[in-house]
Amino acid sequence: MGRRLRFRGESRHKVDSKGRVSIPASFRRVLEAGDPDWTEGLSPNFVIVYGDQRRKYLECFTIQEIEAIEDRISNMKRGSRKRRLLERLISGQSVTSSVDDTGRIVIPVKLRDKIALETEAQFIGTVDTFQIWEPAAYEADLEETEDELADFD
Amino acid sequence: MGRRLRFRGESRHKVDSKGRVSIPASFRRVLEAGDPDWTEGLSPNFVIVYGDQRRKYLECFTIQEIEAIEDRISNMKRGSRKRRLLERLISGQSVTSSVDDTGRIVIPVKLRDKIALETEAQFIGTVDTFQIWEPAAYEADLEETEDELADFD
DNA sequence: TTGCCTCCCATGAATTCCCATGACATACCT
DNA sequence: AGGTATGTCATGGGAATTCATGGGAGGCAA
Repeated sequence: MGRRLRFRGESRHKVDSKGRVSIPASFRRVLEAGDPDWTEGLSPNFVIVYGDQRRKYLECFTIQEIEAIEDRISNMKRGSRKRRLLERLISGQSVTSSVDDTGRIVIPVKLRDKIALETEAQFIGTVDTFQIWEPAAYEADLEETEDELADFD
Repeated sequence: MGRRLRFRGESRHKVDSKGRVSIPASFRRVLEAGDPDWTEGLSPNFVIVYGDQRRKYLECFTIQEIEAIEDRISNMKRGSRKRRLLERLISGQSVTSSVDDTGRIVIPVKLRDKIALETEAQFIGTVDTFQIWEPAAYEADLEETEDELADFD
């Protein structure tokens, strides 16, 4: 298997009245490359993990990436606590979705409500996944992050 | 893997109305050598990291170089504090780009604005990355550096 | 029967591609 | 040595394509 493409960069896009959002063009390339069933002209599939209440963002995985994680879960001890938790998160609190031919995804109402998405969505790449945030929540988190970084680095 | 080429020297180039800038020819050789997908005749890819507000320059990495850093991040515990910080900084605040067949790169408007690039860009090699500065900001930083250097020896 | 979702069509703006030129260098030829 | 080809570099302009975004019609479901 060749090297896999990576999610890099951040950008902000409109969410229209139907819940549609363009995803950054570069992310589409990564999703395409990470979907074993994808071929030129098709819409790549991917998985949105939304997690429990506390999580304030949606995390999106390529098919390849999510399957790798599922495989790791299968190898864990059946019935172990860690396994049960991960199963719930990855299989239960997630939805499979796909990019349409104009490069948009539809975020289901339930998920939009969960992270309080209204008119805009903030995208950010994190190497092997990307996240979707409500812009204000993202800003808040960024500031926190930068403060911590000032301490650290 | 053989020894890797290095970015050395400095030079200044015009930024045209579309945000295009020629990069020093010697830097191209380094980018080519540092892109695992590159072969003769292709345009090498590379990554521009722009970082947070405080950073006054753009830093450019070869694919090899940035992936080594990203791999270290990917191996950290998912969701850990340190990993989140680095994801934000390195993966979030960056863009993948490529050199065109005439040896130019396009600096997106957002990044040009960030470091106040207008008609010219100053390039400077720093061994395994190179930086892009607004010329005046570069001069200012140089003086600072020289003062520090004077103290030093 | 009111939403919600999936196709299909439409458009302005931004970005990439393709072709072109002048300045230097180095190489080659006579 | 003088002149001419050859090559790389830095830079410019317009055409073609991709991107982000909006709206309508029909289907499906609670």
